[in-house]
Amino acid sequence: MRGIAVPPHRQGVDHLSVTFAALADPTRRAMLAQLALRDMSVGELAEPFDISLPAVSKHLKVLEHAGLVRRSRKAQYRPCRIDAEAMKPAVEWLGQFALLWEARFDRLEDYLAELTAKERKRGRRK
Amino acid sequence: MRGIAVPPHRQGVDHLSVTFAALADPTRRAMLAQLALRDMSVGELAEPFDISLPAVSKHLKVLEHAGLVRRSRKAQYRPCRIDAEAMKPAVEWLGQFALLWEARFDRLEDYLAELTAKERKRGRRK
DNA sequence: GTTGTATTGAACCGTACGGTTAAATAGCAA
DNA sequence: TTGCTATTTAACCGTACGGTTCAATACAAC
Repeated sequence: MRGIAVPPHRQGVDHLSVTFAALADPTRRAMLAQLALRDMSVGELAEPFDISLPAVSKHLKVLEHAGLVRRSRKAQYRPCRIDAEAMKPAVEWLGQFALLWEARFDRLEDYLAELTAKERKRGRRK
Repeated sequence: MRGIAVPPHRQGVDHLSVTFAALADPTRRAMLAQLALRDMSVGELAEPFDISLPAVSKHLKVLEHAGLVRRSRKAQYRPCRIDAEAMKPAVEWLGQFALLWEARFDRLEDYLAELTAKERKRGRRK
């Protein structure tokens, strides 16, 4: 089986990218919002959107591939269940980023403190 | 001026989608991580990556378009500064989502409580 | 001026994306 | 069996994406 075609510069596409990419579509985010409320079949899920069913099916495949949605089978239906755990890495990346960002201001404070200290020294010396 | 070509089904592409899309690339995330530490020129920023400068420039344009990066000019240099505020809507969406998700379990609890109550009633009746 | 450095623009390539329609599959119901 | 419903697959279309190379621009320095 040939797996999905992966362009050379995209080899080993990380989970984080897949997740963010899955979230980067308003339809898919709306679907996730629906599924956060309750499990739904594909048709049910598709109802609020005026796109074709195959389009919905594709979106679901993207979400599924990102691990954000799992599906079982019940008769003809393929009920979709959300897996919010899969959101975690994305949340954590943003969290880590916030940390870096805050650290920067800490350094800025240090720098300013240093400047003030020097200023004080110079003042004394003067 | 013809603005960027927007396909009909993508009209009015929301800020949230643009932000998540900008985050959906490992190179861009790495760039943001660098810029979280300190402002950097394009060349400086490009150094760790073995892609061409125009590629870096394009990534920067994506980040800039998402409001995640601002640039000024200093001589030939176009120093990049991060704007972490622009990350907020994404973080907030994830937060709102988590709320929905938790609410679901609250409802499940309610449902189970209701079931147990009924069960108790039936038990009494029997 | 000319030269050198930093950055962007233009044109191109191959794959991905989001959508469509039409046909195929899977399972229930008569 | 035949038919109905739910969903996916296949084939296609146009634009976006991430990359390239080569040329252009912007500014500094000589």
